[in-house]
Amino acid sequence: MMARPIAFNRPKAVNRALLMFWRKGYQATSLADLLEAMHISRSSFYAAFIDKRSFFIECLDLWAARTMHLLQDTRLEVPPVDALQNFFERSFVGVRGAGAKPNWGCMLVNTVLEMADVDDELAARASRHLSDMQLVFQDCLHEAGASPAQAEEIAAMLMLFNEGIRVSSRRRLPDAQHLHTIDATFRLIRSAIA
Amino acid sequence: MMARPIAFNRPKAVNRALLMFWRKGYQATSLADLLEAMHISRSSFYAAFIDKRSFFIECLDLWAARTMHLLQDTRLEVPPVDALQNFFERSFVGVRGAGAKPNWGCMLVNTVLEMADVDDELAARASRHLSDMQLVFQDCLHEAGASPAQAEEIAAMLMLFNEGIRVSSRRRLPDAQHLHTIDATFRLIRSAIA
DNA sequence: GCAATTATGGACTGTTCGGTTCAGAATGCA
DNA sequence: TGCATTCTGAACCGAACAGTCCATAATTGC
Repeated sequence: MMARPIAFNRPKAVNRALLMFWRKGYQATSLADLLEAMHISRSSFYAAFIDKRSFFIECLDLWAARTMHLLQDTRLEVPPVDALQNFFERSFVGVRGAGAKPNWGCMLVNTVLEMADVDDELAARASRHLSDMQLVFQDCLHEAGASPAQAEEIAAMLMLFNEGIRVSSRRRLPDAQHLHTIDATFRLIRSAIA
Repeated sequence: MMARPIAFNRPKAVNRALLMFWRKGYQATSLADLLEAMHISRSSFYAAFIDKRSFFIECLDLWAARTMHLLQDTRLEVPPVDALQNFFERSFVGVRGAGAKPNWGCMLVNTVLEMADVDDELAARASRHLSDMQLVFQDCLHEAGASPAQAEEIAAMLMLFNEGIRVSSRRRLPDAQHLHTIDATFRLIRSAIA
């Protein structure tokens, strides 16, 4: 019984789909796009997942979890504020291999904007992930010596900064500008805490 | 000759379509949605406009022009930095009549994010409008007494702030937060210039 | 090797999309 | 009133969409 327990590499296929959703958004990604990227057939897709929408949710949640882990892992190695700064800079310095890194912004920000007034549940879910992320920001700042009130205020500001820079990063402006802005912002934050 | 010179109120119809595009974006707005909002028929639409895409461009440009005028007009009445602050606050305080004001963010930001890696021309066009807007920011700051270099730097920061707050404003968070952030930001800007 | 089981490719469905067409209604002018 | 002009509603088109179905191929337990 149970001839082929699983027919394709699920995590790998999901990851490839995630990249497509991240880059093009929910609506502009067709089933055909997904299947081609995942290297599976239509029937395999519907056997493994419910439908396009809930599959998108799976990808969105995975993206959020990964991003959160990325930040939390860095925290174990460097001081908390460095971890935060690193978190932003990583998107602009070529971290992944040699080729140009993708400038697809933040999938949560992308989804909030694409789905606001279109699909409330998806927009709210992405927004909730952003709030979770903001709490991690807050925790980092508190650990760095900020008072609870101060940590909360700076975390809110940092989330606004996140939302802004992820939009800006999709405008194909020179990366140097962004790196400069990140540097200036964190110099301000450090001086506020110290 | 020329029986009915124009069959519907063009500016009014365009405006209604603009609101729909602003709220739902390009892809999520169908022709049927547009026609219903504009109160015209399919054939009238295609007689008056080329197609959905170029009509969207018309709406996008109109939105940009209007927004720019809004800022420039305010500038004639109040000091330049007040005009800037007013420009951001206006989106959150109920300026239009009694009903709740729409929280649809900035159509340019929405379009940049929706169309990045989907339709380069539309994304680039929206991005260019944002750059134009940034130049107006810069001009305001210069007029307020900032040095050219300082005006440029603060204008860049203010555009990032714009991109951030327009995203944030679509997350249905309490407006008070945003108003507080705007206030804090402009207190910082004023103290930097003074 | 054989039977039982299950993933797969490809054909198919119904719907929605943007866009076209055209007969007829509405209008201006003489 | 009647002709010329122009706009409109509704039917229509092909393409693309998400999702279903099934005969077949592949694999496993025995």
